[in-house]
Amino acid sequence: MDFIDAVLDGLGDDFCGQPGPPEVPAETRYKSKNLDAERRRRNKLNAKLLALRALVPNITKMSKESTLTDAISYIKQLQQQVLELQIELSKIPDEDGEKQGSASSTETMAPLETVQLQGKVELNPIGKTKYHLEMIYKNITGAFTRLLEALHRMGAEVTTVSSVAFSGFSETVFCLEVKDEGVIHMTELRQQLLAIVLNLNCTI
Amino acid sequence: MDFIDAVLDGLGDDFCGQPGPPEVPAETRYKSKNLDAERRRRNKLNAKLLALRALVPNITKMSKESTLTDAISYIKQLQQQVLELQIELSKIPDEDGEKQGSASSTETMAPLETVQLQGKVELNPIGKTKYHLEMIYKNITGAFTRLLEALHRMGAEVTTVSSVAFSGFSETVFCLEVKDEGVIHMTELRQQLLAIVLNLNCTI
DNA sequence: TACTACACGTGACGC
DNA sequence: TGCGTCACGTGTAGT
Repeated sequence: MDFIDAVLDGLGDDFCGQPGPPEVPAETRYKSKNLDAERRRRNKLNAKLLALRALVPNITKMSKESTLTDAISYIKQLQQQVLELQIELSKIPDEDGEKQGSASSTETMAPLETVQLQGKVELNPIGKTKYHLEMIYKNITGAFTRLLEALHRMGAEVTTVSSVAFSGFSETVFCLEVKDEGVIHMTELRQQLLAIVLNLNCTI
Repeated sequence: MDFIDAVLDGLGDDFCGQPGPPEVPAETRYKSKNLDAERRRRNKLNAKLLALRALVPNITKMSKESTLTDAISYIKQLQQQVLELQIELSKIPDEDGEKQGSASSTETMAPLETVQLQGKVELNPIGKTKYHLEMIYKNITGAFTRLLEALHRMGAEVTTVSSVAFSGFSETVFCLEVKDEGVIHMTELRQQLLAIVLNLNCTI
């Protein structure tokens, strides 16, 4: 229990009215020089963990373990998504030459900016595995298809759909059904749909 | 400093021989009950951290901090990549459709035992440039998407759509609008739709 | 020798 | 009450 001893020592210093820094009498008492180093290490680690959690859209619990768990599943999901997108993209005979490493990854970085527009995505649960999805988006060819693909990709089955187009826009209402606990992916799904809806106008 | 107080209290208990509530018989030295729990927690956490590192392709250092750092940057990269791919994919009006097997990836497509099945395609004009299209088809993932692609390919604009799924089938009603004299293409459109509806289980 | 990164046991807090 | 989670200070290997 030297731990308690250390505390007692520290308290003893304080208690004796000697506020001076460490007030090292005799042999510097540096029980551990490591102390603040370890503190910094912990802080950095926790900060990183926090940053990680900030990146993951669907966090279930505010806990270190769940943070890691969610991050893991999120990465898996992203990886698969990238793969599917690349496959989808490779199916299409590439039009204008373009570069085309197709080697994947390595940042091809599209210009993309000035995304600014009206669009709406509302996703509400209406049952254990059922969801009500309403969207309003600019009416562009292929938009609806991409939305359907996103839904399918996320494992959401479309039971009914009702859509109406008016003056360049479309309002679509889906009734979705998911297999198992779909709640976790729902925020992610919503994000993807929103990305599609919002990016509709700045592309093409 | 309730912390120190607590320590002092604890020490006081030990020192004064005042066992208090726990009342540990003589010795036994209550070695902290949650020792095992803490161990398990650490193990789980480390396991998760390890799993995370396994997912990230380029790990710089074998350290917890770098693991988190790399994971963070990796997630960012994946997110951006997904966004770019989606944009890239949305740029292409996807004009394929005809034959051309083209490599086209390994299509997860299940074998799908040859099921001869019922399908229905009714296409009737309800105006100069408007059509009413009703279809019944086996409910297979991607079917709806292919139908939409066919419609778009043939220059038919979907104004409204209503669909309902029931016991493995879907009934979908479209209201279509075509630019100019679409009558010519309508029979062809109907043929394509029928092909899709009938071939849902044996093509691709 | 000093610095870094880690695992450990422990008290405290929340359910 | 116990159980899970956390932060803390410390010991200790690897460089």
